[in-house]
Amino acid sequence: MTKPPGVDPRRTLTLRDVSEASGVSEMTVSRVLRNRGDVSDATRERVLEAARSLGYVPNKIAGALASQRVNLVGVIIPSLSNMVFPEVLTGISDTLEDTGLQPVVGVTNYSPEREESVIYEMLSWRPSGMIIAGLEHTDASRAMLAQAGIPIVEVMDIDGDAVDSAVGISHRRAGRQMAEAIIAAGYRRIAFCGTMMPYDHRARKRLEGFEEALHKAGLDLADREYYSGGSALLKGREMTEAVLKRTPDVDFLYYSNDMIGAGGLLYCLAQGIDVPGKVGLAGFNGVELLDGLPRKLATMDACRLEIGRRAAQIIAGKHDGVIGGEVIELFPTLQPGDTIRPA
Amino acid sequence: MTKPPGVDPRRTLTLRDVSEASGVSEMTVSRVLRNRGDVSDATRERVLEAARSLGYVPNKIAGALASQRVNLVGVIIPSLSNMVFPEVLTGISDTLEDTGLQPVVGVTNYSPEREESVIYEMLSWRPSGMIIAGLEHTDASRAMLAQAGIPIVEVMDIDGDAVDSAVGISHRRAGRQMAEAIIAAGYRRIAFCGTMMPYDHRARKRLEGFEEALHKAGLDLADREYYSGGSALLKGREMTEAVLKRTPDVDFLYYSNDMIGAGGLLYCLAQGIDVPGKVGLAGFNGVELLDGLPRKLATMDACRLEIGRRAAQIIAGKHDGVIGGEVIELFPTLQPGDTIRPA
DNA sequence: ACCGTGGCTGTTAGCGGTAACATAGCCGAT
DNA sequence: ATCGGCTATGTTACCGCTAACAGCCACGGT
Repeated sequence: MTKPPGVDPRRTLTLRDVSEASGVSEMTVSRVLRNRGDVSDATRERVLEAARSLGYVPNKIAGALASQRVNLVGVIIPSLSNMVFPEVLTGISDTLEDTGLQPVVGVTNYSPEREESVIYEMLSWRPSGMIIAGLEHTDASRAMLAQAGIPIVEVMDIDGDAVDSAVGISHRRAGRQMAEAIIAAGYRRIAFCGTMMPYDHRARKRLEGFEEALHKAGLDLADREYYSGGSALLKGREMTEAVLKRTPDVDFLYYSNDMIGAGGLLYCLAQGIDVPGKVGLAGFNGVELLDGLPRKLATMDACRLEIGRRAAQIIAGKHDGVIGGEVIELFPTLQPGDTIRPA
Repeated sequence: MTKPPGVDPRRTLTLRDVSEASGVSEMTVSRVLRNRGDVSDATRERVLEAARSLGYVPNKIAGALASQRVNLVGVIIPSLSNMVFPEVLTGISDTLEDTGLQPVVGVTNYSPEREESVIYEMLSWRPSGMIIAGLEHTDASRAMLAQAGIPIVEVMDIDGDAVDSAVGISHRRAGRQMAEAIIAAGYRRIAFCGTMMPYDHRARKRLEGFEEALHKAGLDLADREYYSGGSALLKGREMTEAVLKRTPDVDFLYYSNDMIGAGGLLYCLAQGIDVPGKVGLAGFNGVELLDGLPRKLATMDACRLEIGRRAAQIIAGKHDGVIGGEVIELFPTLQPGDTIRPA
């Protein structure tokens, strides 16, 4: 707020203004505005009328300081352009809606340092809880979260140690499951296309699980291709072309996300490649977008909405009594679509 | 923050704790932590060390109350799942980055009532400025914004009256331009597919401008189809099919956004329809996604990043001296892609 | 008449910082 | 020695609101 110097005619209003306008004490006004304590109907009406006509907006900063209560929940995610995170957010908002709590979003761009500063910044507003994507954080970040004395929920992933609570799926297991399904369908020359971002730990874990299952079946990745930045759909197309040119006998492409998978699918269809006969395809996430493609890409739904909901419930539940951390594992379902041939 | 009753060993820290640990006054600690005023290097070191080892996180609530200064900028948008808004946000964050200001996002889900309450909630935290999508708000919303005594920037649209400042494009003009290009290319049986949301004012204005230009050329929409909810890509496909079946002589489809346009494009290609020979297509927004499609959809870029940047600059600029509102019009460029036949 | 009780309103003392104004050294100039 | 002018630090008075407690009044029971 800019602080206009000197006497300004429309100085920002305080409780006192409303109290004077309605002829009661500030305390009574405060009670009316918060619906707390007993106030006679007559007084209540008078106060509300005064507040309305003045256009009074309470100052939560002062309120929060006095009451030691902040109705905010910090939500920290790596990116907004990934589609995945907005959906988690939706789950969170929906659930928080009727608890009086309000989500406040921070974005890290997949940078641990940035995450650290976002955490610091958020904690300095003393939120009632914190929801944060992933289990990998700097030591300083973990320390801050642990010290904060508020419920912390790490979401999306459960392959690792949580500071407090966690809600998510096992990406390692998800990768493994997909590999098993692919092998069971008879594919043998399997390649991977995915993001290069060194900090996309979940994609990394999926690939680890995936390779683990391949090895168990005596197989190895036939090829791999990484990208970063740019239009995911286009990158999927390009990577697919690159892999198929370089390793023509590849019979399956596993993508680290649905968007590049969709690009790959469009490429194959345009090239007249028999999908899933000659080449099978699979992605990860279960994004809505896929419904509009000419053929349905095999994928695994990451339970994003449900993750958001559960996380919010944990925060809302601990609102009063702080209990110890709990870990909730959700189980994604494999959606074979039309791009894995029936086993 | 939950308030644990009684004596708890790890009560949340205050300046006093740091001041005691480092043997100086609270004021000096405050100065060190904010890099303000003169403090000797020795003291500074001692204080920082104490703060670090205690894990002290300042309480911005108290700080803001005392200083009457809040480094937050409220950003209110209709939705996060639209791709468009996250991009505006990116422009805002990037620009705010080095101003010490921090964006705080609120989502309205295209509901004016919800918008009203989000505005109220945000203003109650006394932000330094507010960026809000669109020019259409309830009377109460406009009143609150006008009264707040902070810079307000309405973004995306400039066809209407702003409360304070505005940055955006003229959607009416954009619609008109597209219509003119389509007519110039020789198309005559032109249909529209778009969102039904009664509160997507910008889509509405585009259509108005579009029809206006058609009328000027003695034409009328040959058909129209609306949708709401669901996978946009899929809806685009379905709507396109519906229109082409119902009005087989349609030779152009104008979509209210790129996502449904992409769906339509995929449908036409799958049906073997000659694009842009028999049927031309155009969308709106210039989303990155389009780069990955088999053929490039005609579209108009909505200058989203730039809008975010400019809006943030206005807020940051007025940080000290509050000046009157300014309106900045940006001009989208028409990208003909491969789906309008050359004139 | 007396007291307890419950409904309504007011008073007081902070919440944890910071602005603004002291204050205490210490230096060189006078 | 005195003084002005620094620099480094401390003191005081809030910021706008709410928790906790204190009144006050009408009312019913005894």
